[in-house]
Amino acid sequence: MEFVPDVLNEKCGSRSVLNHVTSRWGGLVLIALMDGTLRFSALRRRIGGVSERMLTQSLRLLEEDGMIERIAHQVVPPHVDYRLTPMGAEVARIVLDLAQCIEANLEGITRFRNSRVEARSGNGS
Amino acid sequence: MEFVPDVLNEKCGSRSVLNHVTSRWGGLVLIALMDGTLRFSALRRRIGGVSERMLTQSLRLLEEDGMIERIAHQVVPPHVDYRLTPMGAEVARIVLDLAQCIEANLEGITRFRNSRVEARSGNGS
DNA sequence: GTAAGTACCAACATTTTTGTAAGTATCAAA
DNA sequence: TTTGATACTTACAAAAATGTTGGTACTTAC
Repeated sequence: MEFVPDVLNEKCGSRSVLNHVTSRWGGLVLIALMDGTLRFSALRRRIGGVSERMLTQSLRLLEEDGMIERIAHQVVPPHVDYRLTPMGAEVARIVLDLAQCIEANLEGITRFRNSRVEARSGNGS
Repeated sequence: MEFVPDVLNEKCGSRSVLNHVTSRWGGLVLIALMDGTLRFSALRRRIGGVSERMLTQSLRLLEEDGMIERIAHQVVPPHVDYRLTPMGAEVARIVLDLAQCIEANLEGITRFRNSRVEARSGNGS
């Protein structure tokens, strides 16, 4: 009677949400917002390499999933704030864990990669 | 003097590794391998929707990063096993946490999404 | 008056990702 | 003997992601 979500199942709705939070920019947006509320431009400067378009799109998707909240002040020039919802904060924490785990292992990973390419060119047998 | 990795920095090498483990299939491969060693076909059946091509590609990338190990038995018909490395297991655990966090919130997310689209069509003011 | 900042959107172009179909060599079951 | 399983690879095609450019309407600083 109970429906148990399962990402390994193709039809499971969790797939799309997971794709949003693990998309190229989605996860970085969540991490960047962990420090607190940020407005659009500040967010963009914070995340190296995002284009306006991609940032907007990522923010919309995360907003639709209830991960972040958009607060538009009705002033001119425009002023819009973004912040994590409680659920967004929960998810962001895990994404940050993931990023930090990778950062901690980065040196080892880089060495490992290099040792493999050297092994390839080193012996032609 | 110390180099501190930072995903928010465009040039940081952690970006590519993060992209591999959070790619459409990369994360699911890691999760699927948490139960233990699996061979190619079993892995494919386990992960709903992967094509052979994408599974191969994801496995290669994760192997290059040292997340999984490929063990090819020299027999015919071919027999190849895949399993997590210690680092891969560490990363997989966090990816699973992320998936489970989303699965746990899925019902709420779905309701939230629906309430938004209803709100859009409900009032034309 | 000119330039820059604000938070976007839309059209279009490009790049990347992902999928599909076919082929490889061998063995075992029907 | 045809079929299916094994673990892939390659070429090609389609789809999705991402980038680029230009525009909006207004304000402030120079």
